[in-house]
Amino acid sequence: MTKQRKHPTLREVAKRAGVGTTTVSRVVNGVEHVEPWTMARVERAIKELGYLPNHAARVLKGYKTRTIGLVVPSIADPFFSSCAEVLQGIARQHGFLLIVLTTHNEREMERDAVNTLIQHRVDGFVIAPADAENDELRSLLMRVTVPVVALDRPVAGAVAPSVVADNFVGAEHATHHLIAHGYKRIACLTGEIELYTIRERARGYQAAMAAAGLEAVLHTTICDYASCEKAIAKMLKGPDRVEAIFTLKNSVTVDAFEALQRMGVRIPEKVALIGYDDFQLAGTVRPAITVVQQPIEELGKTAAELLFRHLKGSSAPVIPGEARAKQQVLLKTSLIPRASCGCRPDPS
Amino acid sequence: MTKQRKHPTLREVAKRAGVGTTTVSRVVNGVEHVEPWTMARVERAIKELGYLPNHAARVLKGYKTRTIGLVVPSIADPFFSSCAEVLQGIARQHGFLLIVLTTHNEREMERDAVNTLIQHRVDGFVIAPADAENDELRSLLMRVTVPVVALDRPVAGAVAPSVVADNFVGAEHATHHLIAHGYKRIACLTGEIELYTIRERARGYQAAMAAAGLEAVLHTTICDYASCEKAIAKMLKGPDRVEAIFTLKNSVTVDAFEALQRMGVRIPEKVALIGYDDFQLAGTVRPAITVVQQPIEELGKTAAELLFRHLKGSSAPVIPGEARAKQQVLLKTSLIPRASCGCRPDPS
DNA sequence: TTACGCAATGGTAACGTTTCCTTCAAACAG
DNA sequence: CTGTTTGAAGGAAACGTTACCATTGCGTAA
Repeated sequence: MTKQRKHPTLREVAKRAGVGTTTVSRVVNGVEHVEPWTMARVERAIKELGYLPNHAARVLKGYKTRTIGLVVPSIADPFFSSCAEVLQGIARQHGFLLIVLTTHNEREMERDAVNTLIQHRVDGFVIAPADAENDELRSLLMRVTVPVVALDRPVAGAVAPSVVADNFVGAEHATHHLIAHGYKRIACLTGEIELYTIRERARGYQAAMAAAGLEAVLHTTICDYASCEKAIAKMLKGPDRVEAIFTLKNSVTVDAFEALQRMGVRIPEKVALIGYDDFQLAGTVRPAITVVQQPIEELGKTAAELLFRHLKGSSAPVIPGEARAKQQVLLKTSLIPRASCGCRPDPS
Repeated sequence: MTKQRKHPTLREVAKRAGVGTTTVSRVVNGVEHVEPWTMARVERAIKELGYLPNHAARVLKGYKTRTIGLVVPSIADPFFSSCAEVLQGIARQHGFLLIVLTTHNEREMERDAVNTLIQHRVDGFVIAPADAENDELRSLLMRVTVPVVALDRPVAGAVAPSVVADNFVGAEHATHHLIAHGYKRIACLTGEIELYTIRERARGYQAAMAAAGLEAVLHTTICDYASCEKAIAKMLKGPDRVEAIFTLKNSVTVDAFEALQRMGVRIPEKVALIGYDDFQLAGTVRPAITVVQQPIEELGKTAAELLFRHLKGSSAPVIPGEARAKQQVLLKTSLIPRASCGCRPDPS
């Protein structure tokens, strides 16, 4: 049975190479003022012992942790997992690690997550706040001395720069599209209305309807298939029969599509459908579903770049809170017209 | 403009509370032998200064990092992001953080990832190795002194316990299912054949075909839509016209489905289709696609539990390499019969 | 009363790095 | 030949925490 080996230390390397600790440190960190010959000996010792610098000790000495955090509602969500992928990639290019924490949109978990990141002395982090109006989070973020970037949802009070898609205009655009098709009675199925993104989209829908002099029909409590089906069934009855449906969220779009299909309601002949947020099979399904596409990759990339710009730029002490750059990036969405809105027949 | 604050230290808390550092440490760590009155004072000082223990210093003192790693090909992949979600959740319950690293199935990135984790002194990690036969990885893992669990793909030589779905039996089962429907000429579209999972599935398919005395038709290079469509078009021509297709991977299934649809080939009347791995709209699409479902959540959960069992159990020094428990967990897959295999008409 | 045990608390040496500062030798100008 | 500069290398302090040990005070048994 092999003996339990402790991790070799810098001092052990030094002893083995017959040099001082300083020299080893210099070799490890690629600092000059060391003879090629000495260097070779040290490097050999490092190899032989399988030495890897102790990260904790370095950090303690004032090193950066070279670690960033990501705080999101869920990492299983394709939207956020794509962001995470991008972020992780860019972080790695910079030699940084990524710590992922999920909140399930709960304030308490969010607070814990941020505190944990602070405690671990991450050099910065990206957060998709559960709620923009969360005072506790805001004051917590004010005290944070490392760069923070808000992703997908801003933090009120511009306490951190944010990278957000233009949900309002995206929804407005989609609604316009339906109106342009001649539909008058256009309903909107929201999902969790307490979320910033959904609220913005709902506002966009309402604005577009109002601008066209049409009455907005907002169903705000749709989150599971059963209630979705029920709501749709109700919409399709009576004299105020809905002609088009705009769903504000991926899962609701899918539920609505499935419900319509099960009820044997033809799309778009009987009801048109547009969804917010694209998904894997939206274009494969029959009829293909028209959606508002979000620039997911770009969101992640921009957030990462913003974070690292602050990270690199601010070797000078970072100013916490208000004084931090209040950059607000708003990214454009695009409408992908497919068949479900009545735009054109399926290509077959 | 607010002054740049350093993080308050334990010593500062001690001074403020008028006690020794030891006492503060005891309060922070909830150790007994401290008067309620003293405790209150210390706690107040902690609150006032917003003190959070310095993680690096603790780790340096021999504390566990309470951090685990996850090394996967991609975090954007729904399969792995689901695993990550589960793992993160369980880790958090135990008070652990999760560091995510992606490899894109490249050996070099994989090695770097593992080294980085060692350097950061994670308490253990979960890895989905790019290649089971990677000697370098194996010897690297042999030297690791913390618990490691292989996920989705084993490491040859049982150098770490593994949690894997039974790809062979899953594919065999699906192939049997097609054979039971009376199809004779059943083709298989693989995806990246160099991956363990795909290879196992291909083997399962071949075994089932051989057992039935049928000739296996394996197409191994299908990874993008164009080549998929081309391959399928070819299969459907001539006297050896294929009657059923078995796709070994999510994206290939989708590509095949789309190709078939575009070509106007009716499923399952003209060609039946079964895919490996379930996906969001597999049951919504018409016809609904029969698939082999993997126990994704359970994979993640089992891996996490295994890891934490080792983590908790081994306050005694961990034995590296061979001597480590060679647990191999094989999880059952299940066939979800839907319409595309010809099982039954769409419910409408 | 004396001594002893026990609870409460504090002093201080590590943990493994980095970095300032020192030492030493050799090279070089005057 | 001496004084000064330069490059290579090492000694030791400090980063913030924990844990071992020492110290104090107090109740209680002998």
